[in-house]
Amino acid sequence: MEQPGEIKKVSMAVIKRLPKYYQHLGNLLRDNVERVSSQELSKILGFTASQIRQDLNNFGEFGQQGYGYNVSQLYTEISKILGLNTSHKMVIIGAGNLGQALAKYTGFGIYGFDIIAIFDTNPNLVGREIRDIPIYPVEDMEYFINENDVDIAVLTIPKDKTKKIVKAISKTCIRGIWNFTPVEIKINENIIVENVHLIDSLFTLSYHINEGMLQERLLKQKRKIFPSP
Amino acid sequence: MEQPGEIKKVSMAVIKRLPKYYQHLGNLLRDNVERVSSQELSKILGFTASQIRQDLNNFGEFGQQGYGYNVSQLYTEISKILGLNTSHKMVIIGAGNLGQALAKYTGFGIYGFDIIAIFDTNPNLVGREIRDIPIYPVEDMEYFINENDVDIAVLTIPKDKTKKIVKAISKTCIRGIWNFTPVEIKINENIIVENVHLIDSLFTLSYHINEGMLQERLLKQKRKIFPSP
DNA sequence: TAGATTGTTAATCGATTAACAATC
DNA sequence: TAGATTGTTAATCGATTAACAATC
Repeated sequence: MEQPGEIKKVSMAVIKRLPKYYQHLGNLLRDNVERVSSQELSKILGFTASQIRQDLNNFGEFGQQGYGYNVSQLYTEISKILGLNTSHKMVIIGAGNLGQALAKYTGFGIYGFDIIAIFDTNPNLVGREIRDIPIYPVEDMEYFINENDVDIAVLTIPKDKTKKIVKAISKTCIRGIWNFTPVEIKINENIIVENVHLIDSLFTLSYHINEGMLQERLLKQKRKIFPSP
Repeated sequence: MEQPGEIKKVSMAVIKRLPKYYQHLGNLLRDNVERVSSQELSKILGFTASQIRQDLNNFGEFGQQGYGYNVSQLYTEISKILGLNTSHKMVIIGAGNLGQALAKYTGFGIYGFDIIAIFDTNPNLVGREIRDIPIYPVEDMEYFINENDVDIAVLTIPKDKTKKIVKAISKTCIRGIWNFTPVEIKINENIIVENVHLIDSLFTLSYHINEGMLQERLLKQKRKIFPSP
């Protein structure tokens, strides 16, 4: 039996669904929809109504029997759960192709994620700006992060430089790392690591494309072992 | 009871672990390691030995009692399962920041994913090249895909253009879509969609950063309802 | 009030872990 | 042969779905 005042851990499966709830509620809000039931959400999101109610009840009782959920209120609650009610300072480490592309993208700012600096080792890049965001030498990184209370470091560096950078970052006040390198980062548990392993994603796609052919092959093997009469 | 010749569906959880197996086996191979046990794999990958054996047995019997797995052989098998034994033709739709960054990146080619064209509507970009990859007008997309037997379309377009592009792509011989737009793509089931929803990933990171504070707040609420004696 | 829909408990389903006979 | 380690069955754990009393 759960004790009052005890918090049960929310499963990763639930957490991964929260952004979907948030974004769809945002759409409904923009369409001036006032209320929504778990069943209506179910139809568009593709999760069962039961699951949606279970998910939300991990964080509180946001609905009302016979009415459903107030769109605006639920949207606000989920934004708080996701920490989107406060803004976050980000820095990009590595001003290569991907680092520059992320710096140029303005979509993160909409949700309060502000990129305030970029760091690189390349002297041809240091001193320049990307969309008003200055590129500083990587030696200044630790000092800058602590001085500016930076929340998130975006890692877009080559994999052989990752270990060294992670070591340096681990000594700062940084709260989270958004990791675009293929390296598995081991760091103290106070710093959250979120991985975007693009190559894994591409391999998964490749698996599914290949799946049909694979099953053919497995089937043939099995037929050899158990020939049909 | 499973019938011979019947294929049981492999769960998504297993599929998502395959790239990790593949990459670590690649490392072992490069280090000239000849054999590896499920227990040794377990230590580095962080999955249980039991799970690793279960996972691999979805696809065949690759090990040998008392010996373990032959690194080179298992690596080859998993590369076949992931479809990495054949090369794949890719096109990038949308030569914006992200599209260009992906085009410049040479890391996909190593695994046989070859970007052979980029498509865009911007007349300032059309006709140019990125790393020898030509940028064509988007009108030529369908013809090009069919003519060149393109396997994968990488979507790096603004969200309001996605629906139209997806409709056009769905008429081609394309096998998979690597979707970097925030749009949920509905398409016929023969075309596989793999999503890279960056903003979801960032929100998940934000959730975890915020988690500590969130729990404090929930705890206080509960204490009000069940005050300590 | 009657109808709708929640929050929550119980049942089911699926994935992970444990255990061990088979066998290299 | 003795020791090691697999493949696989059984047990456990956790997540999803179903059901329904509570209540707006």
